Amino acid sequence: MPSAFSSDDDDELRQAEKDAQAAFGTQPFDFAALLAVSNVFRTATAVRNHMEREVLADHQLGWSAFVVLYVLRVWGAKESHELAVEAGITGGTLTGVLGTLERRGMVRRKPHPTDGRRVVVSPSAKGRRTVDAIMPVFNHHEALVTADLTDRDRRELARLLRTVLRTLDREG
Amino acid sequence: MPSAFSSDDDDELRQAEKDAQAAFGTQPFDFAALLAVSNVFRTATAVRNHMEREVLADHQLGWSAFVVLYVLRVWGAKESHELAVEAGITGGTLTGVLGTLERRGMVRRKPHPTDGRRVVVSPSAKGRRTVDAIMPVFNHHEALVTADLTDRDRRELARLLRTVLRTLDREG
DNA sequence: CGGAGATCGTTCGCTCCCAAACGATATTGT
DNA sequence: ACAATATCGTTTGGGAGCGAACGATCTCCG
Repeated sequence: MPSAFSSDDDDELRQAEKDAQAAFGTQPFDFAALLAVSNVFRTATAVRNHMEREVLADHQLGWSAFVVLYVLRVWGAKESHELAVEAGITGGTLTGVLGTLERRGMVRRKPHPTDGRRVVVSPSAKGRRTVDAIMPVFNHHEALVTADLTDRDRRELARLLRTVLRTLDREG
Repeated sequence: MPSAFSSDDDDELRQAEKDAQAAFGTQPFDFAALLAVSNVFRTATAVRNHMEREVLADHQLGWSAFVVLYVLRVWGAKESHELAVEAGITGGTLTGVLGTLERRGMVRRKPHPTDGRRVVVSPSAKGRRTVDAIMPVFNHHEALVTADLTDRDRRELARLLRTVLRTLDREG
């Protein structure tokens, strides 16, 4: 979404609204919804880039690789399907991410004991060590990027987003 | 981020907190910040996928391609550098996106009249028509995914996110 | 005027991401 | 028992996405 939709400047925001209105022609439109959705995006992108640069780059890990590794660190071992759901990515994507993590020696793939189709993924000692080293720094930066919010704001933000997530879950 | 961090179930949420705490060992950590950041991500991903499937797929456009096209629809023409900033992507990414849009005949690249390094990008008639066709549907879906929020909630959500964005802008 | 350095878009190598097609393995119904 | 069916991980093809390196161009200053 255009950066103008996230502007702090009220005039710029009003101009963006006028522009959006123009694109719609005569039809009415929901500017509050546009702003909310637009800001969710810009924030997600900005936070992700911040984390990848400031925290994950030292360990040569991308965002998804870290999330997958974190899940394995907590659960010990998981089958591919669950792992993908937990990490919020599709199976096809997971295959690629696991390839990256396996190449770095942070993860192992083993065949399922009874079901020949399935694969069980486990973290290596190096994988666990890496997560343990990253987590404190990661959370520190999470606190940093939300530093201008009160604790109440943070919980309110999480709540509002959870509401949207629930809606999407229901609607598809 | 693990899906457990976005759970509606209080027990599951508490378990996720315990797990996170375990990964930290003895150090204290900011769970509210973790939840806020985590939910920003999952929401952004979910909304983006929803929009790309339900709205943009009909026009063979990805998210960024649409944003770039929208900016051009509003501004008429723009130089690459500004276009990248406005769309929230890097120059390298923009080159690829413009390639896609040019192949689809929605955009034109022209050399800058006085500066041989720069490029001016304009939307084609087809590009403008495409944006005009998409926008109403797009906004309708923005309203849909935020349907369980009150209008006040939507503005509050936008405000909280703007605060985080401002912090990131300042801190890098 | 002319070289040093800045600035522009592109290219490159990598990670990520999805939908759809695919092959191998399980399960189910008859 | 065994053919239809379902389910699993992978592959494929396409589009992002970033940082860094690159060539072309412009600007600044001596």
